[in-house]
Amino acid sequence: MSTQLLPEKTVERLSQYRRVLSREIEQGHEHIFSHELAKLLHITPVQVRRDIMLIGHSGSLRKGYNILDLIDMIGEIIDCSNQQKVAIIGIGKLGQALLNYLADNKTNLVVSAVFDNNQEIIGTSFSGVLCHGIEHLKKIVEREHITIGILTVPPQHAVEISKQMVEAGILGIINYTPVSLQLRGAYLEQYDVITSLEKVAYFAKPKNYSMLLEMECEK
Amino acid sequence: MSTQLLPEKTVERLSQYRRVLSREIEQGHEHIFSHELAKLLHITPVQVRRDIMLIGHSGSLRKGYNILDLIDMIGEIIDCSNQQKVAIIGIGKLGQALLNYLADNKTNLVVSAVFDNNQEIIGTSFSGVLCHGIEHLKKIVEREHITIGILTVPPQHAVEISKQMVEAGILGIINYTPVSLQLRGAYLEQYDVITSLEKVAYFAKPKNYSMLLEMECEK
DNA sequence: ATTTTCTTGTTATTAAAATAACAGTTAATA
DNA sequence: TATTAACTGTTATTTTAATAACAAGAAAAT
Ligand SMILES: NC(=O)c1ccc[n+]([C@@H]2O[C@H](COP(=O)([O-])OP(=O)(O)OC[C@H]3O[C@@H](n4cnc5c(N)ncnc54)[C@H](O)[C@@H]3O)[C@@H](O)[C@H]2O)c1
Ligand SMILES: NC(=O)c1ccc[n+]([C@@H]2O[C@H](COP(=O)([O-])OP(=O)(O)OC[C@H]3O[C@@H](n4cnc5c(N)ncnc54)[C@H](O)[C@@H]3O)[C@@H](O)[C@H]2O)c1
Repeated sequence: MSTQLLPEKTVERLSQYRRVLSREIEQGHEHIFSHELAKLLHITPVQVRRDIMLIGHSGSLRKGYNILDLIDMIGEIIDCSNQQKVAIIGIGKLGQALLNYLADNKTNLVVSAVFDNNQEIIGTSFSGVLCHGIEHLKKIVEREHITIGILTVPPQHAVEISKQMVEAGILGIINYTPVSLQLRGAYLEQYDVITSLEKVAYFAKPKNYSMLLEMECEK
Repeated sequence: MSTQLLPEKTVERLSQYRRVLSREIEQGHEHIFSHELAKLLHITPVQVRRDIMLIGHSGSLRKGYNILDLIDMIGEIIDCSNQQKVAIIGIGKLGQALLNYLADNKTNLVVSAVFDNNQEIIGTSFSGVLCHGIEHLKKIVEREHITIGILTVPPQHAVEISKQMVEAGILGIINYTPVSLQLRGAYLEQYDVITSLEKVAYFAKPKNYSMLLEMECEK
């Protein structure tokens, strides 16, 4: 295992490599070339090889990469040996959709608790995961050794609840509320549909899109 | 209006500037300094000023930026004068959650149609938006001048439906299926929760997170 | 009036990411 | 056994994004 942090983008791609590699295994393939893996994700073979170099893995020269080995290696880097546990905080429309998706797609990250403050749903299960009252956050996060949190509460509660999450011992948070957070004590990732959509709107405008195409042609 | 494309990250931040600026207007503020705007998003004042410079807007030296002017300017850049229309394709759990969110938060991008292939829901409305059969995609996209599409169909249909979207005249697509797409003819943005979550898992690992903190201290 | 303070706008520098270039190696082929 | 073809692994270069540095101008203070 390396002593250096991997670039963000490399980590993102590793996650994608693993997903498509699992499918390759299911199809009975044992090895894969960098250009094959690249094609599956519409990126360049060089980028694949560089990423794999960065994680300190090697392929064999005429057979390519051993798929199972590579999956294991990525697993060690991203998920650790003992799989990390995830909680969803605020199990409304978005929280339920995400939970459902995560439950359907087996990953090494398992959602092992969800939290809400709505008395009517506390005690019930969503996709097989029990919903706890938000007041038990710390207790359960500690007991279950949950390290990752998905924040999907209404915006007005985002700041307060995110602090409680860190306080409870959560180490990484993905924030789906449209509220800009600043946390000390946990790694934070932010995502908002509207920002994404407006970015698409900008680059999809005919004038802008054609400029993009021109730039690609020049290369 | 500029003849040069803006950097991706700048466009993303413009979207966020606009959101928080709207809130400032509601609170009766007329002007804002770069350091105030920066604080609201937890970024640096320099980045704010640089972004605003790139869009060709100016503030006044002792009063800061006129908020309404800035909102208008960002609107022209991102949404164009005539607001762009959005369609959601595949109105299942995720599609509904997104639609609900977009309907609640008034933006210049308006969802004006949703599509599905499930007979039971075609003809019904979600958050006030009518669901059409997927076979009418092209007809309605053309008629309504829809330019942006949100793709939330099951993964196995992603490739085929995305082609139909481009064929129908959609110029920008945000793809929430975990399938890597390659399109010619439309700007494409990809987002997947699992990739995001695994990235968080990597950087939240105690050893990695402490390396991150160290790097920040050095600066 | 003159100085000081605070702010913007812009250029210069550094850092991160992607791409390109190419050396090196193995297996197949002649 | 030499030669070629087809890969990987690594370093160098370029591009993109973030940060720093600082000149210049308006208002406030003296
Ligand atoms: N970023 C995005 O892309 C995106 C997309 C859709 C929604 N959202 C945001 O995600 C959040 C959730 O959206 P939604 O549509 O699921 O809303 P929702 O109202 O359906 O769900 C919110 C849930 O949080 C619970 N809740 C409220 N206060 C709480 C508290 N203090 N502690 C714990 N739980 C609490 C509610 O009971 C509810 O179940 C909102 O902030 C919304 O703006 C973001
Ligand atoms: N990327 C992410 O972050 C993320 C998160 C959750 C789900 N997802 C993905 O988003 C997609 C939707 O997820 P979901 O949980 O809403 O699934 P879902 O099954 O609830 O919804 C899918 C919808 O698409 C409709 N559909 C099926 N085939 C269609 C076709 N050919 N044309 C039009 N509509 C069709 C279905 O009738 C259904 O309403 C899936 O691909 C899922 O993997 C992605």
